[in-house]
Parts: sequence; structure tokens; C-alpha cells
Amino acid sequence: MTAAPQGSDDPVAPVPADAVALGDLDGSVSFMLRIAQVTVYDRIFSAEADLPLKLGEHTVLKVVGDNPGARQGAIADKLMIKWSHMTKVVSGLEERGLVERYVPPQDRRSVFLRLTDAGRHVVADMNLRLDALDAGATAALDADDRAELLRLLHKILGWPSATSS
Amino acid sequence: MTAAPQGSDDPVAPVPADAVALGDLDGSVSFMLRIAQVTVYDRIFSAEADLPLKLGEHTVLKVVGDNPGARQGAIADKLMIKWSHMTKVVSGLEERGLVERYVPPQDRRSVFLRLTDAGRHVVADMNLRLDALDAGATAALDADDRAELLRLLHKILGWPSATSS
DNA sequence: GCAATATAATTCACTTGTAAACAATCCCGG
DNA sequence: CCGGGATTGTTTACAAGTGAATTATATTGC
Repeated sequence: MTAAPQGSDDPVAPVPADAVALGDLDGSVSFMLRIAQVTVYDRIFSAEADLPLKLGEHTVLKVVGDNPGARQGAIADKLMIKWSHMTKVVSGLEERGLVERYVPPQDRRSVFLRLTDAGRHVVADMNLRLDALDAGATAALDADDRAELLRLLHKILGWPSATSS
Repeated sequence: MTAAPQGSDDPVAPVPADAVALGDLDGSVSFMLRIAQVTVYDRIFSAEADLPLKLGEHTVLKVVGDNPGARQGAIADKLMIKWSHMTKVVSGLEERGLVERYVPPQDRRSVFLRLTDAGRHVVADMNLRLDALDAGATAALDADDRAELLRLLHKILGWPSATSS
């Protein structure tokens, strides 16, 4: 590739239309994770655009519902959301009346979160729809593939493989 | 901020320290992809903080190097970067002297990209380091696991499984 | 040739997410 | 009690990324 093209008038190449080669990038776990994640999110939202919550909001609300009395920061850590961002997300959810902040008297620095009835309702609605959307966005995978993928992702994270269900 | 309700209000819970339960969220492909992706990126950057490029910048430069004469938008599409964002990234790389924009005479709307010598050098440097960092961030996986994971991610995307070594 | 339309990239306004400084509170050793 | 230090959450400024409108060029139909 050192054809020493001078100036700005060199031919460079005929013009490879839209077939761009990724080279060995498709063997990079970090790259493939990003592409796959972006693609799956895109598919979920293009499949059904009228969702009442963004995916991140849903996970927050769901975990809040499953962990009454959990500190906001602890939930943020578990979901790998920065505290500063968590503050924004929770404020947004609170303004929409889906969660309540509650400062417990035994440690007035911390903030506990509780679902409102509206919050519980929205989460339940999303839970129902998301299973199908999640599966639909990865429809190329059969059940075994999906289980295997989840196992590998858990393994990366050092999480106990959830054989629960 | 609600006034701390005490007395008749429920105690919520003793306070589950930092053991937050995710429930069945760890069985959601979209959620697990996000968590895994964020974790892997974090690990790569905490492992070696003095990288000359961010991961996204590296992929752009690498693909530019592998596809001389490719339009900027075609590369953006392949990498799932929006054109408006691609403009920013390329401008940043151009300012640092790593790529050159080149408007071909046969279609003066489009922009071709070319690595500069400095760009080539930086990409080569990153290529060397990233293989190890990528593997290090997923050290919990053995070679078979990694190959299987990549196969499944390719399958989600509908990409031909690259068994090319 | 020329208007209408499509395409490529950019700009601008905005959302999402991060980093660093800050304020409030708790804890611990004198 | 009380001062230093740690913890928790918020604020502020910024970076990453998206979407709609804009500019410039190309293409197509008449």
C-alpha cells in the first residue's frame, strides 16, 4: 500500500462500492460484542417503537421492584451504571411517578427506591413484551444457541451460570 | 424528595447490603450483551490506560487502512456508526494527523479516507496490543469458548461465520 | 438543458453516559 | 464531643452518540 500517491489527485482505488472488509476485526470479542449489542438494541426498538420505557429504564425499575430496600448506588453498581447517571435516570422515573425515593432514617446519606403502583404496572407490561422482543432480536439463535451464549457471557463476567430456570 | 415517612409506614426492609438480585434479567440476551460489552471495555481500559486510541477510533482507522478508497459513510455503516458521529470521529482523527480526507473527482459528494504514515503506525501499535487486551478481558474463556462465542455473535448478526484464520 | 429527486456528508440540537468536584452524613480514634 | 476520613448521592462540565435539517453534488426523467 506504499504506492506513494502524491497530491490529492491520485486514483487510490476504483471505489469499492459498499462492500467494506472488516479484516480480522470480526474475530475480536470486544468488537463483536459492541456490534451485536447495538444490533440487538436496534432490532428491539425498531420492532416495537411504542415501548413505555427504554431498556435501561426497564432494568432499573425491574431490579428496584425485586430488591425493596436496596440503595440506589448498589443497584447502579450491579447494572454497571455510573452513580451520576443513575441520579438522572431515577429522577426521570420519579418525575413520571414510577418510583419513589425514600431516605431511610438509619443512614440519611443513602436513598432507597420503591416502585409505585404505576411503576409496578409498567414493569409488568414491559416484562411481558420484552421476552418476545429479546427473542425476536436474536431469532437466528435456537434455544441451545441462546443458552450457550448466555453461559459464555456469564463466564466472561465471572457470574455463576444461572441454571435456575 | 418525600419526607421520610416513619411510624405507620412500612420499614421497607432491613437493608440488603450490596447483594442486589438481578432476578431473571441474567437470562436476557440484550441485557447480558450490554453488561458484557461494558465490562470488557472497562477491563481493556483499566488494564492499560495509556492507549493512543479509543476502541472505536481504532476500528475506524483499521478499517480505513484495510479499505483504501472506501467512502466514509460506507465504513460508518459497516461499523454501525451514524454518519453524523462518523464525521466527528474522522475530524478528530484528521486533526491528530492520523487520516486524510480526500474528495474523489468522480463523485465530489463523497469523501475517501486514507491513513497517514502516523495513522498506519498507530494502528499497527494498537493491533499488537489489542489482541492481548481483548484476550485478557475475556481470560475466563478458553479458546473453544471464545470461538463458540464469536460464532454465536456472528449468527445473531447473520454474518458468515468467519472460520478464516 | 433543466427541474425533480436521490445521495453523501455535515451541522445543529438533543439525549445518553462519564468524570470530577461537591455536600451531606456516617464512622472511628482521640 | 470532635476532627479527619470514608461513604452516598448530587451537581456540573464534558464526551459519546443520535436524529432532523442543511448543503453540495449527482442522477434521472422530461
